[in-house]
Amino acid sequence: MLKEERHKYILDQVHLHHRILLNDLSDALNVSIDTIRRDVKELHHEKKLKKVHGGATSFGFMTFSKDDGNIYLQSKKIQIAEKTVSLLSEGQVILMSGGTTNMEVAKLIPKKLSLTVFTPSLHVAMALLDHKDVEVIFLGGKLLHDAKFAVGGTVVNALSQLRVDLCILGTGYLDANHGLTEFDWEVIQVKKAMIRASKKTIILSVSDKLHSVQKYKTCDLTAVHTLVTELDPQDPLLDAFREFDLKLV
Amino acid sequence: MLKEERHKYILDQVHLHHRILLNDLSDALNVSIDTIRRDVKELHHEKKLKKVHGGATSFGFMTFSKDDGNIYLQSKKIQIAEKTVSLLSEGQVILMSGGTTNMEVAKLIPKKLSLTVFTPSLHVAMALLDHKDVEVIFLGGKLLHDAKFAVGGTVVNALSQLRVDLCILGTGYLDANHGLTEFDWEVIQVKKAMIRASKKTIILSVSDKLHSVQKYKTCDLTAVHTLVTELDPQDPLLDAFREFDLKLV
DNA sequence: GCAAAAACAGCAAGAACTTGCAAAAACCTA
DNA sequence: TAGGTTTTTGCAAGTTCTTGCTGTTTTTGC
Repeated sequence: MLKEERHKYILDQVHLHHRILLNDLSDALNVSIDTIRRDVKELHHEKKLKKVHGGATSFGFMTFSKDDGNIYLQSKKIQIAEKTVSLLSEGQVILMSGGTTNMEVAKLIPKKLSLTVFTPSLHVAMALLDHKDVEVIFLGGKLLHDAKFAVGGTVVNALSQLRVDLCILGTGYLDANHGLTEFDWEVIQVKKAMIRASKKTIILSVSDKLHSVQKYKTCDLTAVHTLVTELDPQDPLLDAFREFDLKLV
Repeated sequence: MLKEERHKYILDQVHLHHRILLNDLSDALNVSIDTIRRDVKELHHEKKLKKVHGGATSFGFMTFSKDDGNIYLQSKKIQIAEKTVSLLSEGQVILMSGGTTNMEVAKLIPKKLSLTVFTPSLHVAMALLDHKDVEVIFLGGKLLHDAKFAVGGTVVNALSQLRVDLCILGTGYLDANHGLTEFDWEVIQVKKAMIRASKKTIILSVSDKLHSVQKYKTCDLTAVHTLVTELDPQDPLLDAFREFDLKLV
């Protein structure tokens, strides 16, 4: 394995997990701990990550931003959010799930665009309330401590009485064969209900999450109308998704 | 777990709750109390927090309150919150309205106290979600942009199906003759429903808001069981309220 | 002033880090 | 392509850091 490849892998891992142990890297890359140490030291000097005793963390790890203050991933998410916002139009009634990408969308909605948004995500709701012209309706229910996301019967019930224009699903894992998957069963139920309640479904996914599969399935790709990533729609990484009847943005 | 991670967690907790017990940290992070002690001592030397006997506090909890950066008011609110928290007991099911005072209550709830809390306030919900032993149910509805508070039929409806132990109403204006008053009609409707849904009602009020009257009325003082202020219960400022059958704290 | 809780100091085991070195691989240059 | 140079990598020895435990001292609440 080339040094460059190792460096890329290390950075990816750090960006994805915000922290990483040198031992794990050594195992994963099959090189001695010393080599990893040298790699990380180098990346530290290049200011690409921060070396700490026993491992490394991404910059911004120490910030108090609730989301992941990860510049790398963050910029991808902002790109996605910008594309997504351009798909919205005046007066629409939409549904938004949670996740940091969706939060970026919420932040980037133009101040003068009037919308009605239903969401079960505390973070998204909070971000939306900055927009005076957006009416925000929170779908109440039992809140998950980590995701700050409402789940359960009341949410699904409320959703069953809606019929909105658009549904924007953030986070989640995407794969051409297995569709959209998640690791939390309760979240799945809500997302399913969201899809049912909408005429169109838009999926947001940073490329890191493409081609990965989790335990539970939300839906097949046939239920999705648009896939937004930070990649160019022509990018070969997206080839696997072209066989489906969905718009790549 | 990396030392760096512990430090981040500790700082997050301190900033969120103003104060934190070393024991709670030790439990939460699964390391010995000595390690926590060393961590906190280190952060203290870095001036990131202030170490006190038994725990740590944030340097300027005042700087963190976006709303009223008023140190005096803030510390009054924290006093009220401390008194209020002491009124809670294990396993209770309670309702909490919004407001900054109620948010302080949410932050100060002991880590190991298990409760079920219903609230229509985004801020309170957010603060509560930091307590793993508190089940948080958000009362969904249309959100008010400024108050970040859910109002409307769905909230009132959901409340009409509840019968809980306790209801903690923050903010609002209080006067012996006119009772509890507010300036927002929609909020009134929700608060009324909250009072109806509870066996007991606790009102929190900083002394500044005593003896002032607003446009709409939430309830008479006869509906209130406990009034918590930052004042000593004997304080003459509270004399006007003694004729009612309520507990002064 | 007493008992309990918290803080402190010192110790020891283990983990992580540093340094120097030598073998192997990659990279010139003639 | 051969020979020399540079870079990369793994190993080993010694050092420092981290952490939990001990017993002792200080603080706190009653």
